[in-house]
Amino acid sequence: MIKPDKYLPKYYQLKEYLKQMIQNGEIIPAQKLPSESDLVRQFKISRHTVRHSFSELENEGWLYREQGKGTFCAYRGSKKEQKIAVLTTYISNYIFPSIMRGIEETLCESGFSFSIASTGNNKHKEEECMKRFLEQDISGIIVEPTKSAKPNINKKYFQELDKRHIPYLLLHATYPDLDSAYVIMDDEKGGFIAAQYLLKLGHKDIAGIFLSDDLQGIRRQAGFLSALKKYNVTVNNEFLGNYKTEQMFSFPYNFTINLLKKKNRPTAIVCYNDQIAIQVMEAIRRSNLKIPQDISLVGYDNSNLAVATEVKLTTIKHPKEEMGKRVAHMIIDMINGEVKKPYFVYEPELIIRSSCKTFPK
Amino acid sequence: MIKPDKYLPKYYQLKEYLKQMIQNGEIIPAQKLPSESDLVRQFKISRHTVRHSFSELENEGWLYREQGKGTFCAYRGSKKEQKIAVLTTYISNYIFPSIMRGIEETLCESGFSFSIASTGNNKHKEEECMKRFLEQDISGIIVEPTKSAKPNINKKYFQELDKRHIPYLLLHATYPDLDSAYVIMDDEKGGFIAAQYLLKLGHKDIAGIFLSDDLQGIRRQAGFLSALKKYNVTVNNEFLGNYKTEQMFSFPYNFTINLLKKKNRPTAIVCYNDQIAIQVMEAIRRSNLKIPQDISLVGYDNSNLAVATEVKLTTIKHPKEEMGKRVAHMIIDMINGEVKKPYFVYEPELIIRSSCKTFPK
DNA sequence: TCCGATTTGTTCGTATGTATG
DNA sequence: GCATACATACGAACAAATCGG
Repeated sequence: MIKPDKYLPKYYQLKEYLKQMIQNGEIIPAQKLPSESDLVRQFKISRHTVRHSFSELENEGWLYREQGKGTFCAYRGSKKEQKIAVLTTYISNYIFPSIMRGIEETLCESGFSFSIASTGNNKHKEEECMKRFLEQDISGIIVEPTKSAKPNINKKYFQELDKRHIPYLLLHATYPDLDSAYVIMDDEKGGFIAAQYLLKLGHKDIAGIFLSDDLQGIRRQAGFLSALKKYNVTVNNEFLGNYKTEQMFSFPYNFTINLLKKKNRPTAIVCYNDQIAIQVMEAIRRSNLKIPQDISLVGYDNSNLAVATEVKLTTIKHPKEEMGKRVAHMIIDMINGEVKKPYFVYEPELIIRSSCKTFPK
Repeated sequence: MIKPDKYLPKYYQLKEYLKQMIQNGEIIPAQKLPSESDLVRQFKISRHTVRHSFSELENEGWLYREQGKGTFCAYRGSKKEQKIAVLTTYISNYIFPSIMRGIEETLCESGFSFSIASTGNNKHKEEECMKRFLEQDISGIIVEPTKSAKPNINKKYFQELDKRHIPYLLLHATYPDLDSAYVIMDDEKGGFIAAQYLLKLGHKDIAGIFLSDDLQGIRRQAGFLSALKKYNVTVNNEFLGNYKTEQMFSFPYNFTINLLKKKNRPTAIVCYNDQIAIQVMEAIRRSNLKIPQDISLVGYDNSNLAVATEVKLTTIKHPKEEMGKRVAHMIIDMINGEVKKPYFVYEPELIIRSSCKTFPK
């Protein structure tokens, strides 16, 4: 489709000329273009050549023609109906809707349409979805990697996207072996400041519950551990809970119940996210303990769950909607060729509510 | 674009002829079509006319041309890539994700792609979205009406859909002046059984907080009132709170705070949904009252919020994911012409948890 | 590697039909 | 009815890519 520099057909030159006029706003939507015979005279070319240009421009959505009236500039410029795909891990009622709201708002404003697919945290479904999107005529794709801590079996599809010059952007996690645009949080720092806050409150017996099959979990745990190390607190391995996505709704509760049965139970718990914290909270209630008097609790993501409960949860801020808007803007800029492989890292921030208390020595 | 019966241009006849061949499988993907000069001889038309046909067929994706080699049948035949649009009111982290999950799963399985847009509870944005979807080449549309209790200013777009034979299906609410396919809950019955449950527990001073600008709110309130009437309980107008969507995050809390200051405060409250119930719960906590000892509380929708709190909420079941799957299956059946205007009404069901208590006389 | 036959791509000229104002 | 603008249709020529000999 890319024309060589050496020789440019006349119809192609005219086409590009008119396209430029529209892009520069010299011809505005609904404005009448010069008639075919005008252009014949102006450029000293045949009417057929003009019609060839018009025909291609009409197909690409730049203009429309009305018999007897004339040829007019179309309304939507060139993005006749550009579609952006969003491939997420799971359509949850957790932070997903906020991010999607940001994406929807931004893309909608800019006149893009977008399709959503989810992998259900299954790498093979991720593959299927990538295949499907590649078959469709998409202009860009936003991907939240599924089980990002595991090997990236779908690398070839990203390479195929590169080959076709379809921009893609990773959300929440990156693949180490893939040079891509991305928007993530500094999850290691997030885990660090969550633990640091508790350490500064005087806690020493701090438990942590983290997801093990995505990079966010790995990084949050790494930050958690490095904070303990910095404050010279030895890590009790029994206080560290790792679970896989599939155990999301069973492990946190059960692990906490067992944790609280121990003689030397922890005085504080850091959770992978608020969803986990809610389950831990329930386990604490069932163990007849109080937050924050008996146990301090820190969540992550500042979801709506954090303030729905009786004790408001201290947690790490997640930009959610802002992040959705950002990724949408970034993918649009990439489509427009304004940037190549942009990235952005959000700095985590602690939101202090009432689920933590100083630990009396 | 629809050509009249009387006169058909030659290029158009040839185009339709070739399209038929491909649709009937007489020409299979990658197979070479007769050359331009072959067709010139065969149909005794000019080469230019043949090229016009080829050009349109190429644009519509039926064939592709390779200079020096020939013209070939394209790979995807007529299957194109059917897209279904979903127009929702708001991408919330309430029940929306569950419904969307059901829709996504079903449509994905059936090989459809789908686009989401939301109106932000604004009728004019609903109009814009409908316009945009009409410009696109969608195969069907699922609409959750925005402010369904208000007049349907966008009726013309639904009529346009009818005219184009694009099936559409309404979710959660219907328009009285529009004969359409729909999937709703029997919200009046839902409101009724919520109130009835409290009446049977012995409560007489029952407050109700309902949304006033969508049909679900109107119907739930109607059911609520008819239960009171049936049990010969006079309605205290001060106990009835009506709010608009815009007041969603302020009214329920403030109304409850004022309600509980009264000397003759209610002993039970029915809420439009769980989201409202959570705010009411917070107001009850702040008023130093206990659920269910001092106040009984009933929600609606059985969302994840209902079990996140310390006191688990008694609420009305909402099929959510099941409903999503159902609407997706229904729109697919409509697209395939298997049904015309199907509908389904879910029966509400009470889920009893621990937010209500018998009222001691 | 070049040639010639075939096939599509570009460009000209001309004429007539049909819708709009 | 007339001028204008786009739509259809014919003929002709040469360029550029492909392929077999």
